[in-house]
Amino acid sequence: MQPRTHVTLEDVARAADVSLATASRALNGMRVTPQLRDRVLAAAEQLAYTPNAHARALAGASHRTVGVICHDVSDPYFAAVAGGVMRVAGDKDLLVMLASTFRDPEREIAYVSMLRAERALAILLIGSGFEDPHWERALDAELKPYLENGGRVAVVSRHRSLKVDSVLPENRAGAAAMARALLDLGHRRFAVLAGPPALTTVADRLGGFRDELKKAGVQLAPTDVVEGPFTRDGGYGAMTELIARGLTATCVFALTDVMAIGACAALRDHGLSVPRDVSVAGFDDIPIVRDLTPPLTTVALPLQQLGEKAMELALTENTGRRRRILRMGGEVVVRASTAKLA
Amino acid sequence: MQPRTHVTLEDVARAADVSLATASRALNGMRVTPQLRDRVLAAAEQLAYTPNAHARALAGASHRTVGVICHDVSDPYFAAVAGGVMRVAGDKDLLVMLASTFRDPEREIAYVSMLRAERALAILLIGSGFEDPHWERALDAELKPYLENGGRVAVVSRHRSLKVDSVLPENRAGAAAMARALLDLGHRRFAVLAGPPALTTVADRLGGFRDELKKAGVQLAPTDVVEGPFTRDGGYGAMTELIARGLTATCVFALTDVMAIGACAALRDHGLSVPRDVSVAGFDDIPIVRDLTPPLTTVALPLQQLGEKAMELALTENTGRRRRILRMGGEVVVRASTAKLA
DNA sequence: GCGCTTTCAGTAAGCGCTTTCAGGGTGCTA
DNA sequence: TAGCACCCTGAAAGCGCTTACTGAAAGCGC
Repeated sequence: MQPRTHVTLEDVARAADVSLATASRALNGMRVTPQLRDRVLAAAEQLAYTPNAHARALAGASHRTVGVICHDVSDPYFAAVAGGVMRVAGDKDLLVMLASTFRDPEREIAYVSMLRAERALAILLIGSGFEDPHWERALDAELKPYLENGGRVAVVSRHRSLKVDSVLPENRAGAAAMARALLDLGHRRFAVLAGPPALTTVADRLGGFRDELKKAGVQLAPTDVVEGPFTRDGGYGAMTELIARGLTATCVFALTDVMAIGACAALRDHGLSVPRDVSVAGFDDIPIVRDLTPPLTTVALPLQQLGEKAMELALTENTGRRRRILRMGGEVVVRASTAKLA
Repeated sequence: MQPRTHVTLEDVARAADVSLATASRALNGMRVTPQLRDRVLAAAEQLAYTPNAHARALAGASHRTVGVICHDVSDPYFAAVAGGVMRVAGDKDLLVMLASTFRDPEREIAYVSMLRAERALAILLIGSGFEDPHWERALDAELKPYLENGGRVAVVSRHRSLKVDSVLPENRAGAAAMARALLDLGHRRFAVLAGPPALTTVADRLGGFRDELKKAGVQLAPTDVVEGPFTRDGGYGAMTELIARGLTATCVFALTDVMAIGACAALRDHGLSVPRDVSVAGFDDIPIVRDLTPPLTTVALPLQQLGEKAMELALTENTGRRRRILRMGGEVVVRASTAKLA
C-alpha cells in the first residue's frame, strides 16, 4: 500500500477550508453548521475519502469488528451457524472476521491472538473445544486479558474451559432422546460413528446415547463404536470399517449429519440399502439432510439461531456476574432413514 | 473497551528497562542483543502483551488482513470457495474478514468501503455481479481509489465491471457442454430453472445452454425457463411451478446444484421419480451432490481451487499491465440423475 | 446596553506503534 | 594509542484520527 499516499482527513479539511476537528465532526454527524457540513461532505465525496479505520480505532472511536473462529467454514454445520452470526452482525453494521482453524488448536490460539490485536469488540468461538489441558490453559491465557480489557466473548458448543457466555446445543439430552427414539422403533443392536475423542462434543453425544441405552438394558460395546474424523469421508471410512468387520447392528448412529452422509454413501457402495438393511441416524439437522433419499433421521439443532444467539449474547451487556448459558435444540426428527423393526 | 487500559509496548519496555525502540525491535525479531531480547520477551509474556494491530498498521507496518465478500457463506457453493481462500490465507498467515451480502448490492458496496477503511491488503469479490449500471458505477468508485493506493483486488465469477484479476468458472462453455451431454442422452424437450436475471452468471449459463441447443435444432421457449432465487427453496418453487403448468420436458437443467436439490425435492413430493420420470442436471458440483440419491449430473467446478487461485492472484504482484484471467472447470459429470432416452 | 449563557469552530494533545537519525561503545588497523 | 568503521540503543518524529479544551461570536434577560 505504498504508491500514492492516501487521501486523509486533512486533505478533506483543506479542500473544504475548515479545521480538522470540524471535518471530523461533520463526517461523524455531530453538530456542525449545515453550510460547513455540506462543504466537508462534498469535499470528501469528491476526493473519494475513506477514513482510516486504524487511525480511528487508535484515536479511541470504538471500531465495528467482531471475530468468529470456527473449525471449517466449508462444513455445512459451521456455515449455517456462521450464517446466523452474520445475519445479526449485518443488522448491527458490524464487520465479521471469520477464521477457520481446520481443527488445529494452535491455529485457534493464533487467531484469538490476532483478533485481540485487532481489538475486535467480540470474539465468538464456534464448535467443540478440545479436551486438552495444555490447550485450555493457553486459550485461557489469551482470553483472560482480552476479557479484562472489556472484550466480549461467547462460545457455541463448548463449556468446559471458559467462564464466558455460551450457547450449548443439547448434545447429551439430544443423543439420549435419539437413543429412546431408536429403541422405540424396535432397534436393539447399535453401532456408533464417533469423531475424535478429544472433542467435547463427542464425549457428550456418545455419553448421552450410551447411558440412555444402558437404562433400557442395551449395552454398547467398545467395538460398536468406530472413530473417524468429523467429515463426510470420516463417516465413509468408519462405516466401511464397520462393514468390513461384519455389521451386526440394525441401526447406525453417526454423531454428526456430515458423517451420516458419508456412512450412507459407504452403505450404498456396498450394496446395502438404508433403511431396509440398516437404519442410519445423524445429529445436527444440517439443511441438506431433509433432501436426501431417504431423508435422514437426526437430532435437530437450530443452527442459524445458535449463531444469532451467540452474537447477541456477546453484544449485549452482561450485568449479572454470572455467565449466561443458553441451551438450544435437541429434538429428534424421525425421517425415513430409520426403519421400524417388527 | 474502556475498563482497564491495555498493556502497551511502553509497559513492556519499562518492565524490561529498555527503550520503546528496543522493545519494538525485540518483538519484531530485528537485531538486538540476546540479553535484551530475552528480557523484553519475558516481560511481554509476563504482561500478556498483545501489540495493537491498529497502532501498528497506522505506524506503517503492513497489516495482514484480507477481505472476502460473498453472497452468503451458508450456501455450500460459497462455503467451498471460501474454504479455498482460507486455506491459502492460513498458509500465508493472513486474517480473513468474510462478509455476506445476502445478495444486496448496497451492502456489497458498504462492505468494500469498510474493507477499504480497514486497509485490507486485498479484497476478493466472490460470486456473480449484478447487471445494474448504477451498482457497477458505485462499486467502481469504491474500488478505483483502493486500487490506486496499492490495494489488490481479485474476483471470482464476474467479469463485466472491473479491470481486475479474475477467476472465471467456465459458465458458458460448461452450460454448452451440458447441453451436448443431455442431447447425447437423447433428450429433446428441456426446461431450465434459472436464477435472478440480474446475475451475470444466469445470463452466461442460460445463454450457453440455449445457444448449444439451438445448434442442434432444439428451441428453448421462454415458457421453458422458470426463474427463482438461487436457493434450495427457489429451486423447489420453480420446479413446483413447472409441474403445475404441466411438465412436458424430459429433462430439467437447474442453473445451480442448490436449485437442483430443491427441484428434486419438489419432484419427489409430487410423486415423480428422478430420473425415471424426469432427468435433472445441475451446475457447480458442490460436494454434497455426489452423495444424493440419485447422484446429480452436473457441471463440475473446482470450487476450492477457485478460491485458492483468486487469493493467489490477489497476493501475487501483477507486473504486466493487463488483468489476468483464469478460466477454470466446466466439465460435465454425468451421474445417475439423468437417464438415457431410448 | 451590559454581562451572562450558549453555540460552534479551531488548537492541540494524544492513541500505540515503527523507524529514522544520532550518539556512544567496541574492536580493528596503522 | 589515535583513528576509523561498525553495531546497538535511545530519543523523537510522525502515521491519521478523535476529543477535550479554548476562545470567539451570538443570543438573552434585566
